[in-house]
This record gives sequence, C-alpha cells and structure tokens, in this order.
Amino acid sequence: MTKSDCPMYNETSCSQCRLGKICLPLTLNSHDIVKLDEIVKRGRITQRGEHIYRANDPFHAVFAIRSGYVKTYRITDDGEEQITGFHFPGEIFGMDGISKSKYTNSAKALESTAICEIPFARFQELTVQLPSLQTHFFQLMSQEISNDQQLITMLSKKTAEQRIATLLLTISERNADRNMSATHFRLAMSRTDIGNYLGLTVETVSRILNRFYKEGLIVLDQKEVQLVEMQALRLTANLDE
Amino acid sequence: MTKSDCPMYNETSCSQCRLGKICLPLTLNSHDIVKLDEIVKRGRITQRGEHIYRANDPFHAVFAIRSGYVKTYRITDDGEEQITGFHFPGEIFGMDGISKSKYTNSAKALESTAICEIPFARFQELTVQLPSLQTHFFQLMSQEISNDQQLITMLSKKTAEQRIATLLLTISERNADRNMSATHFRLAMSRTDIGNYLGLTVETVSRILNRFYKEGLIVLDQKEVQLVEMQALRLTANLDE
DNA sequence: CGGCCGGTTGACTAATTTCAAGCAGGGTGG
DNA sequence: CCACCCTGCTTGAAATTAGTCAACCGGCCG
Repeated sequence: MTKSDCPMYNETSCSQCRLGKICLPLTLNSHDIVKLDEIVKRGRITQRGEHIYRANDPFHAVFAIRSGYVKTYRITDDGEEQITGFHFPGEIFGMDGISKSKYTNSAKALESTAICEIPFARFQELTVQLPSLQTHFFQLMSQEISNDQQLITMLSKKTAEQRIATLLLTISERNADRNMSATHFRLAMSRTDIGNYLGLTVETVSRILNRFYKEGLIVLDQKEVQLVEMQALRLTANLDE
Repeated sequence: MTKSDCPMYNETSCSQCRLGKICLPLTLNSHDIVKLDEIVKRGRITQRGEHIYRANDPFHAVFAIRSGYVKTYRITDDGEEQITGFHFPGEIFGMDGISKSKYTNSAKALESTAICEIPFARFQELTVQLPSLQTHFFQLMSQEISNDQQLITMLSKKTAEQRIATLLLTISERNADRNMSATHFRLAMSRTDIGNYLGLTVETVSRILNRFYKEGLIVLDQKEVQLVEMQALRLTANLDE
C-alpha cells in the first residue's frame, strides 16, 4: 500500500503537511499552526474535469492544493474560456473572489486532486489574532499580482516560441521548488490548455513543441517532457535566437 | 484663484477628500478615518515624467492618487518596458511590492500628479485595530488581480481593434465613476504607451484610432477624444463586426 | 465497431509588425 | 527671432508570424 492509498493520507494536518513551507507562512509557530489547522477543511478529492468552484459562485473560501493540478479560467465576453493560471501542489488559489464576494474565475481539476479548503470568514478572524498570518496572506495576493503581470508581459511581448520555452522553464522551476525533477516531468494540462493560456492556437503549440523536439532541446512523449538543453531553452525564452 | 491653485488644496484630509468613496472603505466611520488620516502623507506633487518609485526600490508604502494620472510598468527580461496599468484619481497602486519587500513595477506620473503616500507598516498596524480596513485592502488587492486578468484575456484573445475599443470604453467608465464626462476626455497617455499597454505597435494604435475617427465612432483631436457611437464601440470591443 | 477527443501536419490566409519616410509642435541655442 | 532638432504621431508598402481550414491518426469509450 503506497502512501497515497492510505485513507488518512489526505487528512494530514497543516503542521505535518510536507508542503507547509510552500503553502504556509514560515513565521507561524507550532501553536499558531494548530489554530489554522482547526479551520482548514482538509483533503477533499476532486476528480479530473470536476470544478472546485465556478465563476459567480459566492465567494466563501480560498483553496490549497495538497496533490494534483488545477487550472483557473475566466469566461470572456463572447463566451470563450481564458485560462489565467495553472496551480501546483502547495499553491493557494481563489483569491480573485474577494473583491466582489463572488469568484470571477472557475477552477477545474486537471487530474485527481486533493484540495484543502480555507473558509475565508474564519480565516480573516484568525488574522486579527495572528498578524503574521495577515502579512503572509498579503504576500500571497501580491505574489498573484506579480504572476499575472508576468503573464501580461509574456502575452504582450513574446513570440510563440518564447512563450512555450518560458512555460516549460516555469514549470521546471516550480517542480524544483517541490523537490521534483526540474528536467523530467509530465504536463498535467492538454495542448489546448497550453495554447489557451499562452494566447496561441493548439496547432501552434503542437508545431513548436515538436520543433523543440527536432532541435534536440527537449524529449517529448505525449505529456511526458524532458528538458535536455536548459541553457538553449533559456536563451529561446528570453531573446529568441 | 481656482481650487487647485490653493496651496492647501492637496492637503485635504481623507475625511474631506472628494475621492473618499473611491479610495477609502465606505464602511469606516469618521472616527476611524481620522486614524487613517494620521498616517497618510498627503499631496506630494510629482511632475510629469517623474517616478514615484522604481522597480527594486524597497517596498515601504502604497500610494493613492488625488489628482493626475500614473502609469506602472515592469522591465522585461530583455530590458523593454511593459506597462501593467494606468491609474486614475482615487486609485491605489504599489501593491505589487508587498510579496518581495520591493517593488516589481516602476511608477511614473503621466502628468503633474498629487499623490498620497500610505506607509505600509503603519497601515498594517492599523488594520489590526480596524478589521474593516483589512477587508477593504484585501478587496483592493483582489480587484487588482481581477484587472490584471482582464488584461490577460484581452491580450490573449482580442484583436487590435477590440483592444483599443475596450480601452476607450474602460477609460470612459472610470471617468464616469469620478463624475467626469464618459464621452469626452483627454487621453493622459501617449500613443506609444497605449500600444505598449495593449501589446500593439504605435503604428497600429495610430491607424486604428484614425480608422475609428473616419468611421465616425469617435472624434479625435490630438489627445482629446470624444466617443460618438458608444453602442458601435461596445460592439467592436466584444465581437468585432 | 463507430465515433469522439486530443494531437499532429500541411497549405493557405490574414492580421499585425517592420521598415521607411514625412509632418507638426515645442523647446533650445545661436 | 529663427533655424534646428527631437519627440510624438501618421501613413504607406513590404515582410512575417501565427491563425485558419482541412485532413488524418491513434486511443478510448460506449
């Protein structure tokens, strides 16, 4: 029986969760973490393709990923989907809902995913007692702003090749942060999702990934990717040739 | 002597500031506003082209605009400017700096601009006493996330025409919120800035604005714009033809 | 077995960029 | 005071990137 088969696996408390350093403030002492633990609803499993919330649902909580991958997306004026983020284990999402008391994005699991739910009202009460928790949450939101602005820059200035190289390298970094391989991983999202996120068509994504493969920058087998020439990829990502 | 010539004009306290409803929480009672007033450094004038802060400056404050216009921008990997937002009177900016304790954007005045500075450390202390202030600030940051994601959607999916029509309508709305004309206004930013923000070249911006003019959708005289066919503009913004 | 979905590949098309030139206004120095 | 220059803006023609359309493949599901 592997770790993830254990029925208790997804019930791990925050203080024991391996992802703590990513998802929780480093500054919380163990006593404070217990308080947070008490309000977190832990480890609900969401199946691939299921929603965690939908746009216009009343905002009530933010969410942390224990395992698995999630995409968040908005619906454009003319009814199309625009993916605004892919979310990795240990990351928090759902903060877009705060300002209007309802979510502006929808969130969908890219694979079977374990989610911790953090009810926002209770969380906010807690921040009054724990100022460092408030600081951490401000930082999380600010981080989200920074991420979004990085995507803005990418969409505004980079070529298709640069966008795809950048995405691969970003995933690589985020994996490394989680002590997973920085060079060999499985893409949780479809080609269509990648194109949608990067403002490209599926065809373009397919062509460029295969070009990278033919050029020896990466090895590609379905969703499995191996980054072979990291330096060349970095060059491609920033400056092209 | 007009209002704005008065040397005290830019020293108006928060409680008296006409922009209060936009920049401050509606929920603060007058007693609480006084507390906020005490920490705000009011009405510094920044001249056109001057910076309020630069990327990598240590983060110490967020800023509110009393009058005038500000653009915020990042520097891309290859040293180019990417404008991430235009900011109007009553708006708060500088929140991107929180997560890394330094600003990730630079902020520059588009014209002579009066700025209120809100030192963040003192502000955060205050939020402990005034939970509604904390709520308001969460909302402001969440709003910023929403705005950025709207721009992402625009850059990812909209044509040049749609982007420009959308920008004009957005400015129109923001003016209306400030009891200014929704149909007749002066663009604070250059054509180059517009192009940069929307992910287009100056030439494209120029061509399309003039096309709108020839089609009778707008009247255009330098930076002065008049929106003539609002409905047609709305159609153009969303669906094109 | 048939159909559907996700992905790939090719040929053609169209949107926007690039390059180049010119124009008007504002400010500066001779 | 005028010539000059610089910047911001405009306009045209050519070049290029990514999109569109269409066909095809393989795996999976009912």
